Amino acid sequence: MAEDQKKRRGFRRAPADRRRVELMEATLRIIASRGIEAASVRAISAEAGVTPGLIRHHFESKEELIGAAYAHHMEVLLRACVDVLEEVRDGPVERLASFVRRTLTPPVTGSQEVQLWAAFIEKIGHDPKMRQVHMDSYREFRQVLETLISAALFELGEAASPIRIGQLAIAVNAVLDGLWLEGSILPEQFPNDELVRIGLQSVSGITGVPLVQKDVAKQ
Amino acid sequence: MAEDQKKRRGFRRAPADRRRVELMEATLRIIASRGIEAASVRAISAEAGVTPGLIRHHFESKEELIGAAYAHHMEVLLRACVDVLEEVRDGPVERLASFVRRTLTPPVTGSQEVQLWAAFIEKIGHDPKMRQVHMDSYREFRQVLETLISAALFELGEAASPIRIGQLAIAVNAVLDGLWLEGSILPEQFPNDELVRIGLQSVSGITGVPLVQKDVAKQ
DNA sequence: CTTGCTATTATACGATCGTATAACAAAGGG
DNA sequence: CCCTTTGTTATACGATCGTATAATAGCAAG
Repeated sequence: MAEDQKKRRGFRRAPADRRRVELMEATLRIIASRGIEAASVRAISAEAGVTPGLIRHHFESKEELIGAAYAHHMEVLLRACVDVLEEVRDGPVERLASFVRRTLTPPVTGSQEVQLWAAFIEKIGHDPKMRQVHMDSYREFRQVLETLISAALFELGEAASPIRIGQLAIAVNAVLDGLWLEGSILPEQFPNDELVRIGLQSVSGITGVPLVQKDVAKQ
Repeated sequence: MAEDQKKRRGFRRAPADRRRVELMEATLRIIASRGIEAASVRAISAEAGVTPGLIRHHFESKEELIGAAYAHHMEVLLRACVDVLEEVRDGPVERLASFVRRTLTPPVTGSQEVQLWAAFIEKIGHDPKMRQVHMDSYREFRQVLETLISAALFELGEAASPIRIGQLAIAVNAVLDGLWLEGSILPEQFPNDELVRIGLQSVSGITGVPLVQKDVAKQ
């Protein structure tokens, strides 16, 4: 008969940077799939395939892990965005249109993305670090939009002042945020690529950059 | 010397409806001011001036209380919105403009409002009841917008099809959502009534309804 | 092969969570 | 004035939370 030997779980050592990323991404998966309330240190560590204690070895607190995961997520999102822009060989107008399309179609849209986003937004009201992460990522997104809009207007011979470019970027960012949100939460309300069509049409209306054929846009 | 008599706390009885509303509003205050994580049954009951057990006498679970609070909040918000519209004696175009202004200024904007909103949105991904509340309130808001936009376009002699009205309402709702969000989270980025100006300008661009003087809008 | 470092596991602790249950008391009707 | 009803308090329980601490073991260096 087997003696009741306590077998200690085997493991592999990983460099700190790698393990930190694994833990952050496990955190994101848990929040996205089961909500922020389910994101306990035990659930996260189980998702990452490690034991709970390891979290506090790599992060000072659960709060710091959440904040780091937020920053990591936004970084990945922005990187994907910039990479997409560099792929497009077309002119500035088509680049702006591509950006709109990419923003309003999966995998950028999706209920899990919204759940992640909402969970983080809820914290920025009472967590200065989360607020700072939000401000940084928001500013970077806006700068990308300003570049796109400025280039598109310049190509059309309607170059605008930096102040106006900034206003347009805010407005476009807002409409994209809102459409992304509604399209992600209630996708069944937007058959096919209606979301994209409304987005292109709205951005056209705001900036004056023609992104859709007008006869099609009217109906 | 006084014997250590355990004095039972005095209280007043309230009709069930009244008490339920008190508990829901206490819940909203807690979530808005301290976040969803702080909204424990103990914190909520303390805020409402009662003991924790009472919550489970009026609600089957904390989850049900949260859902009821969400529905109550959206109901109050929509009611305030409709009341505002009924006050305005101006024409359809000015009514639409008033609606935009009201949406993008306090007390509709505000970090606490965002915190409430984000806390609820985060739940609709894994809570069918919260999802239903969202769908209902979203639909009602959209219908109000459709009415406003339709009337404004009709007055301008540019009456549009119901399908197009629906698309416009979605787009306007999206841009208002996005601007409301950003203006509420980072109010310092929008001095004075710049948020309102961008909103009016964007809604004009989307719907074609002139809500701003063009010379002012350009700079 | 041995040694040292530290990433990782194992275990435990106190706090707080949502919930269950029973005693108490406020309010209205006989 | 008593009695019934039920809104309300008081208390307790088990589960789970984030965190602290010590033991273990992977892995590179010597």
